[in-house]
Amino acid sequence: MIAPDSGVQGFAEYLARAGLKNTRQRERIVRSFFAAGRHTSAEELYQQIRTQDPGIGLVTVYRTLKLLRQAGLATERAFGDGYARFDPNPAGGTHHHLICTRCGKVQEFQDKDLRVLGRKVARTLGFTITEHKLELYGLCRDCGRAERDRSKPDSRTARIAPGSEARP
Amino acid sequence: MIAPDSGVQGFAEYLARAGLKNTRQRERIVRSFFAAGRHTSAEELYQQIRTQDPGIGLVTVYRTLKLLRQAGLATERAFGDGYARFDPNPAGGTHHHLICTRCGKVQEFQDKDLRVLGRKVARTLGFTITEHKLELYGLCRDCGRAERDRSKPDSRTARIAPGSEARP
DNA sequence: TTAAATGCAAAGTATTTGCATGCGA
DNA sequence: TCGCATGCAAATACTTTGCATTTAA
Repeated sequence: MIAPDSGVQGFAEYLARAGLKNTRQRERIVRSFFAAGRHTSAEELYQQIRTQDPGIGLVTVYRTLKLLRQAGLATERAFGDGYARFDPNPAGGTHHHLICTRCGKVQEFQDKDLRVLGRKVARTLGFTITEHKLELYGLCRDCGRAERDRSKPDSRTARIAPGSEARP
Repeated sequence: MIAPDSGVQGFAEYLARAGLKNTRQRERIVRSFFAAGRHTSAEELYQQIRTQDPGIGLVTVYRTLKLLRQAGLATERAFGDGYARFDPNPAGGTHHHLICTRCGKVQEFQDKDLRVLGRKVARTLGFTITEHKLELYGLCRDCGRAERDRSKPDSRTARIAPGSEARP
C-alpha cells in the first residue's frame, strides 16, 4: 500500500505547480483520505474529519476530492449504492479487486507480474502509466458453491433473490 | 467483443431462473444495451430506445440496468461526470481501459496474456472468474508530452488549468 | 495586497419509490 | 388468474454553485 505521507506530499506538489493554495482544510482532508485507504465516500470522509475539525464543510471535501482526481492521485469508482467512492492511486504499488457479481463482496490482492505486463502494453500505445488496476468479476467461494448446488437435479427452486445485493 | 445476442440470451436465462418475467420492454432495453457496447448511460439508452418504442419509460431502463448488474452481465462505472455508465460484461472476451488522469480520455485494448494470469490468481483465492478488466491510469500521449514540456526550465508558468476536465 | 478557498444555503439533477394499471406465465 | 412489471409523478438524496468572508502566497 501507499504510504499516506507520500500521497499528501504529492498533492502539495500538485497544488504548487498549478498555482493553487494549500490550506489547513485541504491538508486534513487529503491526509484522512490516504489514511482511510479504500472505497471512501465524500460523506464518510466528512464524518471522520468532523470529529477532529468541526469547522470543515462537506463542500470542501467534495472540492478536494475533485482536485485529487485532477492531480491523478485518486480514482472515482461506483459500486452500485448511490455514493461515489474514491480510491487512492498507489504510486508504483498496485491493489486489485476480486468482485463477486452475486453478493457484491470485494476482495483485494496483489500481483507484481501484472505490473510488468501493463507497462509493456502501455508503452506500445504511448501511455505513461501511473497506476493500474485489475478487476476480476465472478463468483466468490460461497456463491460459487451455491451456484453449483443449484444446478444439481434435486434443487430446482431458484436461489437467486432478485432484490438482494449485499454491500459490506 | 461479445455478440449482442449472447447477452440477450443470458439475460433471458437469468430471468427464467429467478422467476422473473421477460417483457417487451426488457428485451428491447437489453438488446440496445448490448448493441451500444460501451460506457452507456441510462439516459443515452433511453433516448435511443425512445425512437423505436416511445412507450418505454426511463424508469424501466434504470430498473433493467439494475437487473443486468445483478445478473452479472453489466458493470457500473464512473467517469467523473454525473452519470453512471454501464459496460456489458464480455463472457470470455476481455476489453481493458487506458484512462488518462489528466484529460479523461479512455482508450481500449486487449491482451490475452492477462486472461491466463487472472485465472491463476483467482483459482488461488477460490474465485470463479466470469470477467476481468484491467484499468491502466496515467497520461496519454498528448498529456505526457505536455507534462514533459512543463518541466523544462523555460516554462515555469503553470499549464494545469484546475477547472478543465475534458470529457469526450 | 490579491486572487484563491471556505462555508453556508440554495439549486440542480441523477436515481429511486409509491401506486394504479397492464400484462406475461 | 395471479403476481410481477410498467409508467407517471413525486420524492430522495448526492453533488454542485452563488456569494460574502476569510486566508494563503
